[in-house]
Amino acid sequence: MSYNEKQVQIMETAEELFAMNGFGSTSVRQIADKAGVNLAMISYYFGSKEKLIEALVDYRMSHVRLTLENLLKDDSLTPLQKMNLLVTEYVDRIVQRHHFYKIMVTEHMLDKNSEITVKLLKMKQRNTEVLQQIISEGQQKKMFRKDVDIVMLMSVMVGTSNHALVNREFYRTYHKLEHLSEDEFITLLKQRVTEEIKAIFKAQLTYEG
Amino acid sequence: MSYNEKQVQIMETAEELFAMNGFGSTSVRQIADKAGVNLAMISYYFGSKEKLIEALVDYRMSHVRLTLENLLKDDSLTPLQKMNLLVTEYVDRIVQRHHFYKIMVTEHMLDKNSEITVKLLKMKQRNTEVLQQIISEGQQKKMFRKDVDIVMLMSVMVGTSNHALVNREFYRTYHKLEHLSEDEFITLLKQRVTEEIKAIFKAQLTYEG
Amino acid sequence: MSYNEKQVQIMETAEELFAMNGFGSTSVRQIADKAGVNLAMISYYFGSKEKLIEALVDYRMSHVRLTLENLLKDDSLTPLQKMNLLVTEYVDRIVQRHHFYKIMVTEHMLDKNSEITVKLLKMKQRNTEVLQQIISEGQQKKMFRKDVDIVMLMSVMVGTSNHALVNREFYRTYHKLEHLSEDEFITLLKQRVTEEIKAIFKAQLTYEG
Amino acid sequence: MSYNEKQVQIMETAEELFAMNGFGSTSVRQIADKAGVNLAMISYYFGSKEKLIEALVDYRMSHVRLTLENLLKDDSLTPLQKMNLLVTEYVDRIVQRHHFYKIMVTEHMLDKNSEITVKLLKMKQRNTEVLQQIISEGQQKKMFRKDVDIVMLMSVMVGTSNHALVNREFYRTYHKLEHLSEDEFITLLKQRVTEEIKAIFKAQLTYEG
DNA sequence: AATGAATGAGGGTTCATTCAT
DNA sequence: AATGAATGAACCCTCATTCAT
Repeated sequence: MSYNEKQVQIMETAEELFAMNGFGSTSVRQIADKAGVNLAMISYYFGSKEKLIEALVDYRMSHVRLTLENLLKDDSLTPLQKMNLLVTEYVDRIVQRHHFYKIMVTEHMLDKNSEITVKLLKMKQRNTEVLQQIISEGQQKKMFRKDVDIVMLMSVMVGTSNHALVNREFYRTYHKLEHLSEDEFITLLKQRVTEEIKAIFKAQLTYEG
Repeated sequence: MSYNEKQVQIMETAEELFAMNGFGSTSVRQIADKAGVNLAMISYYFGSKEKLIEALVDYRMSHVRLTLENLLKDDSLTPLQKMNLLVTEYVDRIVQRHHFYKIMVTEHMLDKNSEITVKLLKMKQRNTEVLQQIISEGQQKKMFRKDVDIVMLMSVMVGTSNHALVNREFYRTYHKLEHLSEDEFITLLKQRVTEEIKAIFKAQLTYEG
Repeated sequence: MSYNEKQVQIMETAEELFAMNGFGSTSVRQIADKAGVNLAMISYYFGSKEKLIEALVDYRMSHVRLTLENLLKDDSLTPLQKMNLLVTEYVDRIVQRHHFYKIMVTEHMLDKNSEITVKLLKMKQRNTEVLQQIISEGQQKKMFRKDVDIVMLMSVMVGTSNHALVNREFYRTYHKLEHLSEDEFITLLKQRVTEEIKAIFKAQLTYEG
Repeated sequence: MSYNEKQVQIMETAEELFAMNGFGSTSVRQIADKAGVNLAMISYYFGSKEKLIEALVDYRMSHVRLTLENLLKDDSLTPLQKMNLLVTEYVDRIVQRHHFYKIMVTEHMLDKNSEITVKLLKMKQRNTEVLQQIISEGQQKKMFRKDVDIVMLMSVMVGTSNHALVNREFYRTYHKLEHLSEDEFITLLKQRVTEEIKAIFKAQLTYEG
């Protein structure tokens, strides 16, 4: 549960390499070299390559849980404001942790029934519950429509933002945004993706459209 | 350009395994075994594992081009109808070829500058042009809004449908659709995804919302 | 015994590649490609890679036999003149057929008891007999010394000329002969090697020194 | 630069097999088997088959340098005595290390521009310089002739001794020396080759002939 | 007579992991 | 607690050769 400096270093290096080359195409030697640690240390600390990625998932997920739950309790926000905040936070997070989310998307697609699939499923369930609660609240307050497909909405949010991020160079070229610095561009993209999803959510959830 | 029976067999087996296990975690031996062909035949026909996946991309992409262009020429359709048709066809296609599209998503994420990245880029450009033309037509006819972010719309369509497909088991469980046969369920999911994207497109493109 | 055009083409291509890369590091595919013939044709015509090199040896050796025997019969030449002529012809031959002689030297060194070793031995025996006869003639005419080590003389001739040829670029650089054309240089080198060996032979065979 | 027991074992086994079968016809599996080490160990220690032969060249060459330079400094020896000593040492060395010198001769003939070619060239240059110094000394002392072709002399020495060694069985048979033990025969051959080259050198270098 | 298709065997190399220290 | 040395297994690929046509 608690990782020392070397372990974190290994996990973060692995994260980058897995995101860049894929899990199967990344060797533990590469990771050891890039992290500047002894090859045997990876097996020593994590047991195996598979366990390493599982540890990484734990490591990254453990930081996520709290934010969402705080959101729910805040009584000063309307359900729509909560939804908007949730979108903002989600997009923020995948932009900041894009390496990790790349890996998650990739692993999600594979057929293997690993620990990771299980962890991923749990996270999805937790997230869906939060969404469910916000939406139920909105429906009780007659602000949201009755017929809302939550899972579909999540697909819109997760799918759109992931794709937009992966597709960012195409976006940049198409919209002739090469003059922006990487940071400026990412900030802009993040904004637009967030607004897009908010707009979709508003249209689908509320009566105003 | 033209592949014989054995070659197609190899490519389709590879497609399945790449989709299931990832490119890097699939060995040519696995492919050969599953396809029931001699190991050396894969190198013989395709040269290398890398070339095999490139051939697969060519093979799958070559069938796609025509449908889109025919869509454009049809004068009996309104721009919105064209958009709706395009969505329907896209979702149809990725459901039918979900193995292939899984691979494409995965490869798209990797940093490697392979032939595949190039082919993928070309396809995206072609698709964007078609979308562009339909939307321009709609704008000229005062049916569509002026400020439309095409690339963002594509991210919505591609991202949402990909994610919905990958996430299908969660969707099924959440909505308690286990009583449906696989085919029935997929048909239902396809319908809902298509309607979702159509709704989003309509809201974003037209004035009615 | 008699080879058609394609066969000769294959053998001569093989000769070049064997000389350049070594027998074991040359593949039949390389030969087929470079010779511009079908891969299967090599097995078809020669049976195997091993048989191909044997055929090459036959092919190249069959042209050699006659010249030497004519030399012996010429009564107008003194034994020393015959020796000189023999040296000239030998050096000429290995320069002209340097690819082939490279292969022979290489094969000669290997421990394998192949057909080639046998053929090579026969050629050596034939050559030694000729040398023996000339020298015996010289000894009978009191022109040559009694104590002559024929095999050692052959080692001097064969070893020196082979090495000089292989070492030719070093020779060229050391003696600053880069201004000469390849042909001019080879002619010069041939001359010098020939004179060197003649001088050694004269010193070792005759009483004058 | 410094090799452990296993590494030496591998290099010496490789040396023998390369000399017997040629580099290209020797597999790393053969080497591993014969050396009694794990297959992977060869890559582990040397990186590749190519690097293995390079390491071998370094290993064998590193022992050679000193002897020659000590020769030069000895003031009690005449230039001719130095030349004789040099011949003796050279023949000794190639007899003792005949496997290695076989490999060198073979590699020398190939067209590949490898590290080995470079190392070989450097060694030749060093050796030529030593020879040059001895001969210059002899010329200054009016003991040696002015017109001496050093590189040609080296070709005589190197070529003759190599060939004599490779041709040893023919020599043995021709001179009916089968009654000698292998050691006795080699000692005899070494003696004769050495005397032969000394005689040639004396005749070519001095005025006496 | 000649060849495209095919293959079993083996090539060199890298893999993730273990183990003695 | 940490690591250099080592390895069995598997990697992708190429080999020389065969065979149906």
